[in-house]
Formats: sequence, C-alpha cells, structure tokens
Amino acid sequence: MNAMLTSSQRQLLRAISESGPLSRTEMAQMLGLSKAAMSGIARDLIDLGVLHETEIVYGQGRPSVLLDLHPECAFFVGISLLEDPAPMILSDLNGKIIARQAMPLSRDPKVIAEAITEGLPSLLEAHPDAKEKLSGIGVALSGFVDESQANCVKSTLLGWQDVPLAKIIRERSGIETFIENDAKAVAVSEKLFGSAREIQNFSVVSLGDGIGCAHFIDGRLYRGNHGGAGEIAHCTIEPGGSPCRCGKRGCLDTVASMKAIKEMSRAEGLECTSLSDIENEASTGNAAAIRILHRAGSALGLAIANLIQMNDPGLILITHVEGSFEGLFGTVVNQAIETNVLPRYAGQTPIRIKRVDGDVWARGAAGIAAHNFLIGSSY
Amino acid sequence: MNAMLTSSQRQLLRAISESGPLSRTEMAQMLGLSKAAMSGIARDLIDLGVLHETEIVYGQGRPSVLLDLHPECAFFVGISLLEDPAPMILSDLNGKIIARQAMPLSRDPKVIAEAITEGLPSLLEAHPDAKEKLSGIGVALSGFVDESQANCVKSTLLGWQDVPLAKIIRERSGIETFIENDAKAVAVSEKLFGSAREIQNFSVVSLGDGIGCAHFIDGRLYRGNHGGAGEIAHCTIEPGGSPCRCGKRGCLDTVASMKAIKEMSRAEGLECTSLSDIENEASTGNAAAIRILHRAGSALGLAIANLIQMNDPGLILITHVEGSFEGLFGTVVNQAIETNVLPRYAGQTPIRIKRVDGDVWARGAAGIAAHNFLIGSSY
DNA sequence: ACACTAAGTTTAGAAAATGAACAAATCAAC
DNA sequence: GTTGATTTGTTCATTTTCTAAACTTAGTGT
Repeated sequence: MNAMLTSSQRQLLRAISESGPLSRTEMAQMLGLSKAAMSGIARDLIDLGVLHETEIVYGQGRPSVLLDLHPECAFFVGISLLEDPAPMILSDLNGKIIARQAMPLSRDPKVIAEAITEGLPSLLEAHPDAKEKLSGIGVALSGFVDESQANCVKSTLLGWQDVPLAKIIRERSGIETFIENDAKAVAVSEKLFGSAREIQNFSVVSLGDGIGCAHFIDGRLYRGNHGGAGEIAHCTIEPGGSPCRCGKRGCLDTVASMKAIKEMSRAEGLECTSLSDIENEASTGNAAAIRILHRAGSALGLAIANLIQMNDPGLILITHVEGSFEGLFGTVVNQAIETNVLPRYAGQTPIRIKRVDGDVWARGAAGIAAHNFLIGSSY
Repeated sequence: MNAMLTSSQRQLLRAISESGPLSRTEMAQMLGLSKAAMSGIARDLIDLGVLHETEIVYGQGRPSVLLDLHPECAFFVGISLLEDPAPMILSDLNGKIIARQAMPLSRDPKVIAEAITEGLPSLLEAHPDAKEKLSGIGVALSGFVDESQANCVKSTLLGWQDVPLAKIIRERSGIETFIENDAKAVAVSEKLFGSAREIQNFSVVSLGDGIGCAHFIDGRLYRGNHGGAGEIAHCTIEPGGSPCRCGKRGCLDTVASMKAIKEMSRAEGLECTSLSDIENEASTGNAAAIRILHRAGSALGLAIANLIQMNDPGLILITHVEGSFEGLFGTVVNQAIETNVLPRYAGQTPIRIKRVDGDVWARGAAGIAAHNFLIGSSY
C-alpha cells in the first residue's frame, strides 16, 4: 500500500519525522517547494491517513495548522534474535510499544519465520487496529546485513552465511520484512523515535555483553562498504593485550564489554555478577574493582575519543543496559574522552547516556520496519 | 553561467564523473529515467559544451555513442596556502595541470585575494581558451572550513578565525571561489580525477609533514559536525606518549608524521634529512633507524586499522610526498593494519599507496572548484 | 538482401511543480 | 464593532519535467 509514495511525499515524511509537527508553509520552505505544491502533497498524505492536523498555532495573521504523523496509521512488529526466547514487540509509528511477547529462538531461518508467523495473531489479538494496519516486520540480529536489509551476510552467533532471512519471513508471513544488525537498528530507532531525531551526524555506542556501534551520517545510516561500519568493539585499544575471540589482541571488547568486566572481576576473585556490584566494591575502596573499572572506562573513553576525532559526530549516544553511568565507570569514561580529544574540541561533542531496558533490540527492529515504511531505503 | 543546471543534469554529470563515458541508454538506466528524458538532457548538455560524443561502441543492434565530459569546457585555478610561495595551478575538467606558477603567501586574506587576482593573467596567458572558460577558483588550506566551503572557521597555521576567504577572493577577482581543508580537497580531487572515482566510501590519508585524512561516505565528502571529520592525526595512539603541539599526548602526529620521524631521528643522533635516508640506514641494520620506522609504521597502521574498523571504507588511499612505501616503513604499516583489523576483514579493504608531488594541494584545490562546477555542493 | 537487434529520437500526453490571485482566519487599532 | 494588516493555505492556469510508445537509425548475423 505504501510503495507508491512520491519522492516528495517521502521527503516530507522524513522532514516531519526529524523536526516534529510542521505547518504546511514551514514544510514548503524546508523542502524548497511552493506552498501550492505542498498543499497538494499534504492533502494526499492526510487522505492516506499518514498525516493529521494537530495543534493550531496563533501568531500574527492566519493561524498555522501543524501537521504530524498519525501514530496509529501503521504498526510494526520488531523481533530481536539476540536472546532466547526472542522478544517480539508491536509498536506504532511513534515507537510506542503496544504489546509484547516472546518466541522461541532458532538457528533455522524457516523455523524463525514460522515462529514469527505463528506469534503474530496473539501479539495482535487485543489490537484490531494494528492487525489491519500492520505494515512491516523488523528483525535485529548480531551480524552483518547487506544494503537491502534483506540478507544476513554473516552471523557468527547464529552460524549464518548469506541467509536471505527477510525474504523467508516475508514469504511465510506475507508481511514486508527487513532485517538489520543490532546496533544499527538501535541507531535507526533513535533517529526515528528517540533522542537523535533532529541530528544528522551521530553515533550510537551500545554497551552490553558486547559493544556495538553504528553511525548516522548526513541523516542516513552508514552501513560501510561491507556492512561493517561501527565495529568499534574490535578496534585495538591495548596493543598486544588479551586475546579476543575474534582472533586478535587488545580489542575494546576484551576490556570494556560487560562480559569482559565481569570476567576480569571473576579473575580477580571478586564475587560480582553485575556492574553495580563492582561499582559498589569500588566505592568501598576495593583496589581490584577500581582497577578494573579504570581499565575498562579508559579503554571505552579512548575508543570514543578516537571515534570523535575520526568522524566528528554531532552526538555520541551511549546506551547501556546494566548499572549506571553515575559511578566510577562513567566518570572514567568521560575523563578519558576529554583527555583524548583535541583540546579545542573537548566538550564540543555532546555525550548522551541512555539507560535502556530489554526491549531495545526489539524496539530497534521495529524502528527498521518503521523507517522503511516512512522513508524507504533510498533518499 | 553554470548555476542553472537542472538537478537531473547535475546527477548525470556526477554519474559520468564517477563511471567515465556512458551511452545515453546506460545513463537513463543509471538515473532511473526514460530514454526520452535522457535524450533531451544529453542534448542540452552537449549544446552547453559540457558533454561531447567520444567513442562508438559496436554490439548487436545500433551502436551506442558514448558521451563524456568535455575536458576543455571549463577551467579551474587551484591554490595551496600550505607553502610559501603558494603554488597556483590551472587545470581542466580532467584535473590535468595546464599551467603552473607561484604567488607570495600572506596571512592577510585581502592580500591573498590581491595576489590571486594579479597572478591570474600570467597563469592564463598562453591559454586563451582557459581565460574565457575559467569557471572557478579553489583554495586549499590547513584548518577548518565550513559547510559552504566559503569560510575558514579556524586555522592555526594562518592564525585565522572565521575568515570569509571565499567571499573576499570572489569579490576581488570576480571568479566563483571555494575553499577547503587540505586533506578534504585532496579527497575530492581523488574522487573526481583520481583513483577513487567509482568508489562511494573511501578515506584518504595524506602523509607529509603532518598527517591529514578525509572521508568520502555515500559518494559525498563527509565534513563532520564541526568540519573536523578525519582529524586522525590527533587520535591517541600511544596513551601517555610524547606531548603534541595540540596539547594532549601520544597523538598519531607525534609518532608517524614525517616531521615526527625526522625529529626522532635527530634525537637518536641520526643524520637523516628525509625518509629515504632513514630507510637506507635501516636497511643497513641501524637499530635506531629500524626502531623509529617500526614505531612510526605501527602507529600509522594501528590508526588506519581503527579507521577501517570504525568506518569500513571501500578503499584507503595513502598519499605521501617523500620516500616510498617499498621499504621497512611501508611493510610495517601494512603489517600493523593486518594485525589490527578483524581477521575476517584482513585484506578486504584495499590499501592503495600513491606517491604525489608538490602539486597535490593546488590540484586538490582546483578539484574543489571543479566539483562545485560539476555537481554543486548539494545532491 | 533479409530479418533481427538495440540505440536513440520524436511525439503526445501525464505528472509534478510554479506563480499569482484569492479566500480564510486571526491580531491590532481606532 | 468595524476596518486594516498580516500571514496561512487553496485554487487555477501555466510551465517544466518526465513517460510511453511508436518510430528512425545503424549496425550484426545468415
């Protein structure tokens, strides 16, 4: 239903998704079109149910009517293949989670497609609206995804190589489907729904068991030439350091991922099962805990500083699941960023910390579907 | 004369500049237009003298006529403010250098504009064609330049802050003028004239007294949020290492720039004035020379590896003025890249080495002018 | 010489934009 | 209140840009 949007219509949707509600006149200025053209485009999109009039702003002269996306004009399903059971959520066009369930994870694409298809009815059960207007499925996974957001080029976690997962799910479920790398999916959903809406250049660093990263450049997700842009986890931070499961040494992942921090704690004989535990130990003066947090924080900070130097993003968004950035770890990270960035730049790149819950990945996946619905893959 | 090109015409020029000569049918496919539309666009551009028919390719059916940019349809002047005297070159639309001279360098923008204007007649003297079709001036400088390629936000070397250099030169000379950071200018000219024409994502690392770097992403120069994308020289490579003039420690610049290499040699008591000298010493077994080249090479390699991990470019183009990459330095660089890149990726990112002469910067500057003539700043 | 093939052009007409005039909805001022 | 100023948004005739389909052109293969 959505494939036949004009290029201008798409541009408009993109603009609104970036800046929030706009009057027709503002839209016209933004896209460089005449008021006349804008009027027609807006009317069409309102008729389609994608836009609707919201606020009326009074000023001098005729008041302007703000148009915004109609959040209930389309619904999306997002699935994360990062955990077992795999979270599965239903979201609207604002990224609001409307329903949530889980499905069994599998390594067999066909079984996944089957599980998704079977899970849909119950996910949509209490939401007849959503059932009718379900416009896309998004899947987040750990691995490399191609430009078309259809094929998984390689996933070590899932043991895949060149798996056309999107096609398989699409064929089984009958719903438009797109897949994406986990960190990239989060970046897209932050651009669409989150705190980076209006920012054209930013990077997301997602801190969890592993470390993920993705870049938005000139308002678009930058996937890299082999889909590997943002593989910050395997930047060498401690040359000659500990061996990494990737085969080389001293990767950021071996020092600053939650998994690494926990392993280091265990090796030091600390009985810690979470970042908060270690932070607690450190705050009571435990030297080992302090050392570990220092090492991890400096490494992450250095990597982020290098990212800033390299790409000069307008925002670094650090998402983390566990613990908080209020403690020693966060302080060290910030310090390390400051000391490793060109002094002239220090403090010029906003660092935003965002604590996220277990829905991040599924929500990100839904964002991929929403992005394809709204804007499409090309400009 | 050139400001009123259609968006389609610009797209076409971009496509040809990327892929070389194309038949009308190929063009139509590339831009997603009908043959009919293409026919008209091509005719207009031929009438304007921008395109011309070159080769005829015989196959089955009617032979196709390849169209290419007419290299003599426009000429550009490029000036490098990196040296004194400042090189000044005249180039055609292929980047071919047609004439060359020098002008005195100054820190006063007005004096620069004056020198350029006064230098033009003699530069153009033997080329009446070029005089008539001079379509732009480009200026390369060390520092930060804003998005519009008109204002120098900051240049430590020139002691500038917010200098509207392009406007000053434009007003004095009457010629359309654009300025750009040195490394970024080289990247643009490599994209336009050089070895990265068909590549959408690549980074240029320019090795000279200092180290410069610039990224092309999705076919466009990526300037970064503050114009600082590519400041690889001040990535921290040796945490806690030697102090850098930027104020922090262990920057790549303090270890791998030609200046740093020479300084380290002097500190070690080597009587070397060029990279070749040090390479020679190393090849005869001089331990200090070997150590220096190892240290510099590993640092540069690590930085490039981090760049690859971070941005997954389709090509790294290393330009260097002095010496060669055949010796120890080059070997170490390559080795360090290999060992610090995800093993799966190793060798996947082509590294191209290009020895350049003293014209690089001026040629890059001319490329900026040519790029603005052909494609304009926006898409 | 004959069909066959593919490139490029022509034509009429659809699609998408513009510009200028106009209608609508408010504020401000008397 | 009525009037004027002001700005939004619409209408409509016109222009620009692109398309589809038929046609012309210039070759190859048999």
